[in-house]
Amino acid sequence: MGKLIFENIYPFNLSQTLDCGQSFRWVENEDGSFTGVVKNIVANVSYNNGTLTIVSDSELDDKMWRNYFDLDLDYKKIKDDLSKMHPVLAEASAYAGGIRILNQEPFEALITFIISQNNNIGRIKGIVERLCENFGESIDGVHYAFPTAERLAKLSPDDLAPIRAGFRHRYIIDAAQRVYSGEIDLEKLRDMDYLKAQKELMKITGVGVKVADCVLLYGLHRLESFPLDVWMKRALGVLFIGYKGDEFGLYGGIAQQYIFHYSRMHKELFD
DNA sequence: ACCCAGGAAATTC
DNA sequence: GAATTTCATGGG
Repeated sequence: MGKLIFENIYPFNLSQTLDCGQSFRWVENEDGSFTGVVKNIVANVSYNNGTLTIVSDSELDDKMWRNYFDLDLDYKKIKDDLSKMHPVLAEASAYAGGIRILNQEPFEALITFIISQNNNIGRIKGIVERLCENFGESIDGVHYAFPTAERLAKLSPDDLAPIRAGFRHRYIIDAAQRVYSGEIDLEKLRDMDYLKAQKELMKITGVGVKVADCVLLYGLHRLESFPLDVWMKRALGVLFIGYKGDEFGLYGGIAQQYIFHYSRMHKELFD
């Protein structure tokens, strides 16, 4: 039985953070709180007037959750700095500025963003859920932990049929095998030269530049990463003409999330 | 029926 | 080597 209370957390917005396409395992409840699984813990998270509350039947590690929601980084300062770079970024920051870049498990980020390719967010969530139900450890009979690399490494692509991820099955197995064998050490990527880390991830079949960037941003907290997906290419083409995505500096990944969320919520800009 | 989705591999030119 | 096609699956 655990409960954590973090006070005076600004800027912060729970639905922006948990439902902006960086994590695929949080479900919103009717009262506006979210329930999800991190590692082997089922938690319910709510946010009101600067106070972030996390409750669980399991014991909660203060440091781990503070890190998960990136509470020790000064987002107000970063937001102000980014806003000065470009008028549209100022607009996107004002709109989506409650987003935090989560510190997800690296292996989970790797697999979920392999699944994300040529796919839509609604369907990604379904596939990830079935992956956990079929191959993750049961926590309370309803919620499941994300499968380990070991478990997935011992499967064949056809064993993944129940999750209905199609051509991505063999990519998932390849990724799990390279991680489980130790050929790729995800933790090492935290402070490796960025391009080198990207190249390392791209040894995996099914991981190109974009998926590698997402793994580095959402799984290894490389905040300089700026993943270019279809939405971002549209946004750069229409809202940031002439920009390539590498001009937002050390916190480009945060800028990217602001722009991604802002763009997805303003589809009419791209008609 | 057609088009698209937080792309990347396989094939072709 | 650069450009195009194909790859499962499901929703609109």
